[in-house]
Amino acid sequence: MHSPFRHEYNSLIRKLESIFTLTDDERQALQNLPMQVAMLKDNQDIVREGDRPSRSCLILSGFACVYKMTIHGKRQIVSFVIAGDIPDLQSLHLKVLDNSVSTLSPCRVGFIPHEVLHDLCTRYPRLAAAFWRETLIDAAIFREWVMNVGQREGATRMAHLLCELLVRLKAMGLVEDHTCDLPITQSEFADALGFTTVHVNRVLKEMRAEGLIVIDGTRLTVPDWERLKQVGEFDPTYLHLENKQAAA
Amino acid sequence: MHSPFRHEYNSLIRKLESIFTLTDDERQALQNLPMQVAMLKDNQDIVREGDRPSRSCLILSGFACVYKMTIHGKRQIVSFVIAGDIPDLQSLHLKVLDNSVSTLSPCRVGFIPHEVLHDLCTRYPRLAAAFWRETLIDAAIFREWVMNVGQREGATRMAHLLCELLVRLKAMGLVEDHTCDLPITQSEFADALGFTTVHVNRVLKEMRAEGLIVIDGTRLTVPDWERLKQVGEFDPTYLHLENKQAAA
DNA sequence: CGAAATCTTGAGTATAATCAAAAACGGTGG
DNA sequence: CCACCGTTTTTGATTATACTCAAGATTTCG
Repeated sequence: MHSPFRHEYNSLIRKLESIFTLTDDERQALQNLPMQVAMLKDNQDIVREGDRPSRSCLILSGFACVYKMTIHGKRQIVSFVIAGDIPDLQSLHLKVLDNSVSTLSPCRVGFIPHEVLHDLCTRYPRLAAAFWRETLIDAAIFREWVMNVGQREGATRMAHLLCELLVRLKAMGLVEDHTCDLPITQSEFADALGFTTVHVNRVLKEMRAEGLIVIDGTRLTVPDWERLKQVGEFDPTYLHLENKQAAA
Repeated sequence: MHSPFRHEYNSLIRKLESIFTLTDDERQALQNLPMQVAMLKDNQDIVREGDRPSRSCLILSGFACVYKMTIHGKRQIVSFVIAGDIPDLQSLHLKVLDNSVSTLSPCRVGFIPHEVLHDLCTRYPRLAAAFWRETLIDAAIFREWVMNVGQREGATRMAHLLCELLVRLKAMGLVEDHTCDLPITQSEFADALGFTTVHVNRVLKEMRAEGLIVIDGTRLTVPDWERLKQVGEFDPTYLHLENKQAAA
């Protein structure tokens, strides 16, 4: 009697297992969590600032982002979301959302009721700790973004962001041959970096000219990982990947 | 048979009680946590990036900050820390620290062993949830800082930061008569805002000229709270204070 | 009182923003 | 398959916010 969503949890389980080995019991409990799966188009809000959600969303595939808006309508993307992420897990303990989540590409999304998650956390304390840990890593990423936006400029800022994305995608098995799919527009990069679209375009042009990156449609190739890391002053410690290969 | 640190926990308890009412049992469990209390001078690192701490630090009094350094020695302060905060609570689940914590003024600090905290969380699930929640609010503050540094400029950026500090201090009872003690130098504001010291000085000069703030040594007075909020485009939702008075 | 830290001010510069418009791309429908 | 539309990318010219460098004033504290 298996849950129909059994295999949908693969990416989440892959993420959690980078920390510790799940027991069969814990893995099964996860795989049997009921969720409502939806297929969303690109540029769709999944949740909005001010919402009081009663469920959290697990990204099963595709790219999304967490963002906030100023009262003047300027958007700041505060993190990118990939498969296996639960971008609004914090709503489990914070009633009102202080940010929105939107798809960047078509996304497969699973909605898990809070009561189901609470129940899981009560029964499996190690899973509760694992979820807590995931939110702590999110916080570590936000800290690094404050640093990136506050202290780094031009190509360094851009390169750092690309390094983070590559390492996270690699950890999820989404990088092959120094190449990954990155359906993020220059305007979205701009909103993430605190630049204008024009400036992002010029920075990327310079990086391509120097052979740091190769862009073909939504495919990004990094010919020389070490050099990109150096330009981006990138140290993956803050991503807290126990599996050191992924970070290298 | 009371713990000698009983009253030291007042600020932490005050913070936690903004969420839900603690039972006598829970309050007592907190008050009996053993900790090692130390008095630190200003500008002392409490923990450093790369540390693998076996305890967390509770700020009992004074001001501190969480910061990160670029490889070129530029410092980004990613949050200010006041009484009742546990700035490295994340080390409970993340082995390696990805940031440092330093005092800004003389501070009274309590160190609580991780095993003690783990034990408390196991025995009192509601306290575990409360601690998790605290780390989620920290994350919300980081998100807002990304927004502040990425999208706001000049006086708006500065005003937003001051608004946050005032609301948090007020919630802890540290604001009287529109005035609080704020032992933060212009150079430290600069590191928090991604400005230079020179620029902070000019922005503050402008804000004083407009009567937005009054500075007398380390005392900050805000004659017109509504106007400062407006200039800073400040909405306290992200601080997740249930006690709405504190936010107003 | 004197040294160190912090704050203040001025002059010149640079990174990135703004404004504007053209070129390239991607998807859709005839 | 191609024409057409909206979106995204690209480029140019000008401007502004904030940085750099430098030095003087003020405050703090031993």
